Amino acid sequence: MSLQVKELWSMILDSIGDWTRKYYSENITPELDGKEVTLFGWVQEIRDLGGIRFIILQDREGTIQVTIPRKKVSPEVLSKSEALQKRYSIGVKGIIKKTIMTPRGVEVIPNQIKILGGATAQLPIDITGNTPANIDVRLDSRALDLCIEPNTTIFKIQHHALEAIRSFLFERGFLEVHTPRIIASASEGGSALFNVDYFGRKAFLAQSPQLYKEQLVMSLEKVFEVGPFFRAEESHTRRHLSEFVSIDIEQAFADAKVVMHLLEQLMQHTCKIVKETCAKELATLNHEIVVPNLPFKRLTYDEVLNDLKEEGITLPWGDDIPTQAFRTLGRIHPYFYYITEWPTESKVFYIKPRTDKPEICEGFDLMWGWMELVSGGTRIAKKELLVKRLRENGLNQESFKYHLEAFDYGMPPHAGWAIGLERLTMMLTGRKNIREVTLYPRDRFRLTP
RNA sequence: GCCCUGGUAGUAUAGUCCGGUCUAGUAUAAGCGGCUGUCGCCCGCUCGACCCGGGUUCAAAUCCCGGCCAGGGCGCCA
Repeated sequence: MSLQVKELWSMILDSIGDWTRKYYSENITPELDGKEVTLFGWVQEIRDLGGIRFIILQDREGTIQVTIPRKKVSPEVLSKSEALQKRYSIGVKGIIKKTIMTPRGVEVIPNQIKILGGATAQLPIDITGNTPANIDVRLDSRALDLCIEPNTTIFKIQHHALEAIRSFLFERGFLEVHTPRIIASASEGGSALFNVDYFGRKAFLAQSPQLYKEQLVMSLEKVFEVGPFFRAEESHTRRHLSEFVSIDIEQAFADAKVVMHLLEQLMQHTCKIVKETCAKELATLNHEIVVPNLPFKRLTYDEVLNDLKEEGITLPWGDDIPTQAFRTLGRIHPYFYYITEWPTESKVFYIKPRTDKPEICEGFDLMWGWMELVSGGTRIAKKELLVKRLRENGLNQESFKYHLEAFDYGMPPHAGWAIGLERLTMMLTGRKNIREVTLYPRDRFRLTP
């Protein structure tokens, strides 16, 4: 087939007409032998042996072989099949045929082929997976990159994890809420904010729903939110993004112990559900999920310092733990573990100091090896204490005016946590770069696509 | 922001240490031709690259300087 004719085909596209799809590729089984089926998808591969041509049709759920024996199909089917190229979007109506010639035991012999979308011949990345592209090249052509099976698989797993998390929280009486992404005050904490021009006023992108979810426990009692947040940090690591998705909960009449128990149950549940529902996807990624036993190991901050000391890393009491030390810690404790009893000064202002020992707080981190997956704690519910902690952290009380006011109207004791969804996905898929588990990652250097 | 490493066809790499048959190798993709059971199809032919700028030198993909970009690490990170 000449180049000109191929170009013509890619310009004159068929209409979808009244074709509808009942079966995805993976639903085509040998038991359906003899049935007519309508398939939609993309040309993943063409193997032309001369007298017989094999088209691998890919859709969201997998692939199916469309077989075109030259002498047994209509001239229309033959010429359409000759015009096909990789990534063309097509419709195929044909007869399902049981066969011993394919690994799946089934193939489709087309009666009609529709070309529904064209594609350039030389694709920017190799979609067969023979020559894998580097992450930077992949992200530049992300729409195409996501057509490669293992890459999509990550987001199927993420979807099922999120579904498991939502239903777990719904069952326990949590209400899903939505708090503002555009906020007025820059003074919530330490990390840097993105500026927004809000009708001429200075505004910022939210870095957390923290203050809002705390206010909501006064009315809705148990809330959660799943949504993106923004941090203008200079971080350039495999586990940081400028825009990330946080799964936040906050619960009234609860303390750290209660929400830690909830969290470990949620983690176990999520691992279990994903392991069960995504067996195929996990096999594609060559990754195994170990469903954790409960309760999770609980290490105090002091125990962590001791562990590190035995490894030759001595840290002064009161400091946060540097990355290098976390990596060492991750080697000693490779799975889930909590770090509790942090020094109050190492945690953010709204974490409640212990009544008996104010230098230690009721904050906790859930670790996965060396990576911080979740952080949370009991919150300060008493206004005077919160004001004191704000002052100690050098924060401007005036910019917390509205938040502090809420504490005059019956703030209950409460606690909560926040999971980094992308980090959770890294854990569930065994990927080592957060950008791989983000559809369109935003980091210090990448703003497109 | 700092440190390290790197930038060679559409993609992935070899070559760079120690400048010279490098007229830049290989795989894959793409183009053309052939093939009736492929499934990383196969066979033949073809196309296609040294990040940008400056310098050293008889000679630069290779050495030096500057820039841009990327990867990794650190710091930062409620």
